[in-house]
Amino acid sequence: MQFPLTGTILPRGPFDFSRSMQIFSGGDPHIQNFAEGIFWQVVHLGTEPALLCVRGRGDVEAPILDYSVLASPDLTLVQRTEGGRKATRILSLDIDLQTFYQEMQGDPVLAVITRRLRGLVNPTTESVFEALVASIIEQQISLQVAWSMQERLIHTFGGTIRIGTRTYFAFPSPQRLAGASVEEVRTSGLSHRKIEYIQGIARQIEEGALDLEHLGDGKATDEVMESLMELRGVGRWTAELTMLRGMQRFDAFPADDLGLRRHIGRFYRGGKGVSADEARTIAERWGAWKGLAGYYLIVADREGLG
DNA sequence: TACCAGGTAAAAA
DNA sequence: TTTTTACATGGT
Repeated sequence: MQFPLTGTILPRGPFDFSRSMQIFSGGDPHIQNFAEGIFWQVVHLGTEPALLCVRGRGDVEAPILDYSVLASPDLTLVQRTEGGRKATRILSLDIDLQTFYQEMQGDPVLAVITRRLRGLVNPTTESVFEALVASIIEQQISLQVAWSMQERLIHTFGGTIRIGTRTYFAFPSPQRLAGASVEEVRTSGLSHRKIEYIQGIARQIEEGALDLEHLGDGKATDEVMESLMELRGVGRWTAELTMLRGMQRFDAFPADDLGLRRHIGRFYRGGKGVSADEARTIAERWGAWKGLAGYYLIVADREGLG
């Protein structure tokens, strides 16, 4: 039996809830989803899993978000109020889109795209660990394959919470992944190599030798990248993707990314492919916002703009 | 069937 | 120092 705790958030506009959550539609509803105007996923309050649900009303310029947290009754009130902060992080409500849009005015392509996608943000993972593991899984293989492996990993090792007749899965903790056998993890389809990487990182966290969640505190983005790249299995691409998805470092820019290079080629080189170096050169004009600018290009392509 | 897909580390050259 | 190779799975 769960008790709901509800609250309302008034984010600074612009913020387009349904456009930003679109990336979750079609996902596994037992893990994380956006359907019929409601976003939900399992979050941790303290160490206890709870189900966070968010619905948007108002409009893009004056958004209103209603959330509820379904959790076990023995959670303290303090733990319960953590739900609002989790929602703020996951929905990336602190992004200063106004400044981003102002600084994109000098770029004719992004000036148009940011108008068309006004209020769009890239959501943030609940933990840095989740962003890092997901990025490692996505190395080299197609996103479709990677997502299917990740769903299996979550179903196998994620903590669960039962709401009514339905079971929801959280992203696995470092401790749980560190303690699993290689053969167990293999059932999710991951290569031995990636299992080595992921369990290696999970074990360092378990032993207290690595504090991923605070690894970026007080550091410049370049320094964070260097720290991440010291981890076995983490190259430049993985570090940059992790910073974008899990650390709200919008100046990180994964120029080596094949997909991102395709999008840049389409908008800036008449459809021709661009090298990683060319992508980096083009991205320089977006300054501290190059990562978010890249995200806008991806979504713009997906929505058939340009 | 063969090849590629939002890379990385280790071996080989 | 630069180039090649193994890796896992699903779609084409």
